[in-house]
Amino acid sequence: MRRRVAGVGAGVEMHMARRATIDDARLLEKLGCVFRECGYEGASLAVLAKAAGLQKASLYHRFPGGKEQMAREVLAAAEALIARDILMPLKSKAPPAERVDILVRQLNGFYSAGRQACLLNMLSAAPTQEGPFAKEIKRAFAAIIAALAVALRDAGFDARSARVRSERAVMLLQGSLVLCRGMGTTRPFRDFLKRLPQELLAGRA
Amino acid sequence: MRRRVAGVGAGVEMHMARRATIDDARLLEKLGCVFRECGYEGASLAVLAKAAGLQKASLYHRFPGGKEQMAREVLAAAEALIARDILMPLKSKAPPAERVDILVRQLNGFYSAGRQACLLNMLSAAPTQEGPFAKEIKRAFAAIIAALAVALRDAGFDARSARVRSERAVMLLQGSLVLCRGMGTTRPFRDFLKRLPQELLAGRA
DNA sequence: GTCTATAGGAAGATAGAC
DNA sequence: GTCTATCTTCCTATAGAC
Repeated sequence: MRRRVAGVGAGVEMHMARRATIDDARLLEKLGCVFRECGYEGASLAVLAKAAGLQKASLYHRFPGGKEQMAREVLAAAEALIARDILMPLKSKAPPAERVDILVRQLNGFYSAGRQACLLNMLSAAPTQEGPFAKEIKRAFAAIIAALAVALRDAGFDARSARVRSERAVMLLQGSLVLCRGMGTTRPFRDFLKRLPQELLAGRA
Repeated sequence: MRRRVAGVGAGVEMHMARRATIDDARLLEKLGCVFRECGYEGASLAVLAKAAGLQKASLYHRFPGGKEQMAREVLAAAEALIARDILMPLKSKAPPAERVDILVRQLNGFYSAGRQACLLNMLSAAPTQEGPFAKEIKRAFAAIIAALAVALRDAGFDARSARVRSERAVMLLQGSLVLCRGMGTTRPFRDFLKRLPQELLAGRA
């Protein structure tokens, strides 16, 4: 449907690209929800289109590469969001305890208090199958672990302890989300968040 | 193809049910591998049939309920295996440290040293979608956590600590497997197993 | 940029011979 | 019990009007 802007001379907007009914950021967010809920195989074009409020053909117009491109861009957007809201605070100059508090808040929002699964888990394929996103997923995990380790080194841990602790924290995060899905409750994630500061910083030098 | 047994009178075996080319246990194991690798949606009948060494129609003969029945029976078999090889040892009369050692060995075999994902994770659906196996998965998680807690109570922990620790161990297990898939290495799982005895028993009363 | 309509193929599932 | 052949439905993807 063609839209007209009141007061604007007819014909002017016809030479401009028509406005999308949903902007890219919002679209990627809607698609991301589907991929996080259903995984890559489970996310059919029909479901994706319904979530976006668009027809399948409209999705193909905006993602000529089809479902794979959608997932790829969703993943890239998630990486950017993680970099800004999680990695950057972790590597800031603030006191480590404060960085961890920020981390807790950001994680809580990022995973909707345990109601949303992790994209990295849902888009992972078996190593033997070498999924289309293996490189991005590996990079994202490595970046999170590295940023956490930076904060822990700043908190006084040696390089090895910092790395072990940050890996363990990521395991607990992922495991808590798996448990939330499996048990049908957000409690494991909430408990994880409550204990995370202790888990990271207790016993520091 | 009809098989003849040398030395047996012709016609005798014709009245008996023809032998399956793959017995139920082996079949469920093959199908289980596919579900663990690909998840429920990703496990197509074509892939399942190829893994089983059968045609699709043969699978339907043995699982009239189709793919859902296959996954359900695979899950039930896994539950039985867990009960026998993991829960029972955890609830035995042996010293807690010894039970944990057995646990480590069994987990290592069960997950092929980190090469195989967890069926409970791969068959989980979002709580909002109420997947077909929600009840079984929840029950399996609860059973593992409860059995671990029994061993920890016997090790001297109070009920609450035992529960917290056992839940955390399951989170670490699941998280390590997620990380293995995501990073394309079995190291997180192997590290998890190495640290598991400490993780469970350190600081006991 | 979005839509309706449809092509082309893979998916789950069944029929019937052997 | 297993097979080949087939059915139907769903899925990914494209064509073309507006």
